[in-house]
Amino acid sequence: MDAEQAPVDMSSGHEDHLKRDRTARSFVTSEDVARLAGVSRSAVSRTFTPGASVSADVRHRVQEAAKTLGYRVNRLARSLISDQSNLVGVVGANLSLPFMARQLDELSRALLRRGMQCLLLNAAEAEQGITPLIELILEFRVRAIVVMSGSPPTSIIDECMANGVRVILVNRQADDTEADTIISDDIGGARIAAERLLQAGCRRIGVVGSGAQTPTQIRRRGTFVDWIKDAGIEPAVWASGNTLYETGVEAARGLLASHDLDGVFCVTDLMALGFLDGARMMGRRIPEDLSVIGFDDIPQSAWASYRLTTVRQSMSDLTGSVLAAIEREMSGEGMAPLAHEVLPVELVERATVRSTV
Amino acid sequence: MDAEQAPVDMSSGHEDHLKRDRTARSFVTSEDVARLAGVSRSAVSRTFTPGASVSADVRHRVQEAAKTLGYRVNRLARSLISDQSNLVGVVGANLSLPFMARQLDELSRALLRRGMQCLLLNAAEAEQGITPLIELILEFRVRAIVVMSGSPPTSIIDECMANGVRVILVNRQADDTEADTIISDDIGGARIAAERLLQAGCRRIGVVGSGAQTPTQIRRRGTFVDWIKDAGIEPAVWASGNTLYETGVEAARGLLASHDLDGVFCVTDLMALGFLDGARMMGRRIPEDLSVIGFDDIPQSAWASYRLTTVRQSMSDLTGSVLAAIEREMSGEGMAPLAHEVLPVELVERATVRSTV
DNA sequence: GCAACCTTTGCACACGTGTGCAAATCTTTC
DNA sequence: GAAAGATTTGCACACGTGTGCAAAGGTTGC
Repeated sequence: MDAEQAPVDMSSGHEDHLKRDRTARSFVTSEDVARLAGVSRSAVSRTFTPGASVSADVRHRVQEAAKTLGYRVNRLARSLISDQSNLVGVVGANLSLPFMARQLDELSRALLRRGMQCLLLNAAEAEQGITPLIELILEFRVRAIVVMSGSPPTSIIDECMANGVRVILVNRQADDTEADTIISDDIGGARIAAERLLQAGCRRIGVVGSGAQTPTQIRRRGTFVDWIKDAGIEPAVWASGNTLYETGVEAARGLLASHDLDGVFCVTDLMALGFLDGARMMGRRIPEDLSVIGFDDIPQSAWASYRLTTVRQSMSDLTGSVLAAIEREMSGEGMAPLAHEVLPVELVERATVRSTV
Repeated sequence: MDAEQAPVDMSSGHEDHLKRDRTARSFVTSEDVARLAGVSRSAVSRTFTPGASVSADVRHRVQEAAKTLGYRVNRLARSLISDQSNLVGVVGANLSLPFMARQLDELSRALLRRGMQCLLLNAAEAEQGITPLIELILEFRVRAIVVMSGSPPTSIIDECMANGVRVILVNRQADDTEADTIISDDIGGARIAAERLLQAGCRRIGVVGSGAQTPTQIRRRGTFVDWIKDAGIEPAVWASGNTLYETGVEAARGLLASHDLDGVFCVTDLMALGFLDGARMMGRRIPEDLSVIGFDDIPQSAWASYRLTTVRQSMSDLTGSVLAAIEREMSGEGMAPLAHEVLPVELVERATVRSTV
């Protein structure tokens, strides 16, 4: 008698009970919505999938029910089934430095506008390179990885490509691997700086870089030195410390104590601003005694205390190229061609280079 | 004859074929690892789950196989089953502004150190408030949401809490809801600034704020005005524009043209730096003619051209409190108590306030 | 050698979603 | 009004993982 009732309860009621228990302290699922709307779970799924076939009536009922229950599709499950998320991994260090901060600001905004989201990994904590960071990102089946700091080894890049994850290197060198690389024209910029100083009549010239051995640093400094030497001048070189304001101050103290320079190129605006302050502390008048050119064009360079003449990297070009590379993967079926872009730079004339006599 | 082969192939071979097809162009799964290591999939799962029971032998074999195949656990699937990811959602706008950038830098670093990752949403794109952004974050079943910009309405906060997602408001007001709020002591800081200017002998006092109606702005400006009035002085007030350097310049031009001030409090360092430059352009000597105090202590305030005396928010305190709030949720079983912290600030004396006579 | 106990292993189910396929419903055309 | 076509719907399987449960294996103590 009781055996007749029990099994029925166990088989049909058991599942219901468990479900209700879970949803009470957890999220609303599409099944809950389907039940309330009186349709199948498929209908719910299709309602939230753009381009799927649902009648207006059902769509409306589902949306109503979803609203009532506070339903949100579970991105984890959706990404699991489609084996791809709308996430883009971003690796960057020194996020507080003006140039990097602007880059991240623009990039995260652009991604959001295209319906993607930004999984941010701070490379500052990475003692053993950024490979472990990229592995963390890969665990989320991201659509692409943007590297703005550190240089990933070939092995990990290849692995990403093998899994259909695009790797985009911004201002990082890795010519021999299968990654998109997008860099500003450091060589052209350094040449412009050299030409401008020479044109201004500078003859005792110096260059300030940090001790960091990044390709960008080396390219800017090296190119500048070459051009100055071509003009028959042996430039004074500073190359130590971090890529910071303080290093610029230090460089001014060190360089100007031993050399009576009248023209200096700093490979980074941040260092240039420090250099300006350092030079002023040593009694130099800018630009009468000493002309200074920077590189990047960060917001602070336009401030009234500095008005730094500098080589501008176009932030919008940079962001645009990164996004184009990401979307190339999404649209095309097969392996989209890799980008190897070199973006043009331009000289921004302000007030730290003396006018040509 | 052929009908005999076909069904067999379809039923048993079909699945295998599909699997192999997928894994070829996709990621390695735990099943692949299990097969190579000659164990069950459970063993693989347990090998990568801290604290699970696996023999040393099996663990070794699994790790070997995983290494060979380049296996990485699928975070999406793991999070799906455990209904929680190691993600923390971060909402912020104006990421390129120095204070925000530093905050994000420290936070992302701290999160990574604790094994969490940072899902970044840029609130700049949010015309209709940050509710849609928070919804996007919720879709990833994040562990917590840190809001550094914009103020979420009560409804969405309650919904987060109901789903076990902690909402942490940094320098945002929302006293009446179930969110952790962590703010710097704006009131105390404004008082310190007022006292310091009065102590320096300033009698013709002004205050510079932006037009933004954020609680932080209002609190700092309002408190300062009250304290100055208490001293029997009617302060000049500037309150328009964005919270930017340029606004500071504009404020100096506007305020100093009509008032001959000898002491000014800027509610933000960024505006204070602009104000300094603007005041200098108008011929004021700092601090002889005019004393200036800022708020935040951004890196630029220490630069030699400014040496701004300012009220410092402790970045490490801020980050520490945010992390504590996140981890409180993880450790405790039940609903952990909400934080309503007000962090102390301190005056950093530099060179923009004249020494007491 | 056997009982008692602890550790390790595999099975099977669950998580919440997308989607191919066939059935069902609606629309159009003659 | 029926046939042909177009649209909508539900079923059922798949995605890759964690974990309770019971069986199996290993160890200890008498």
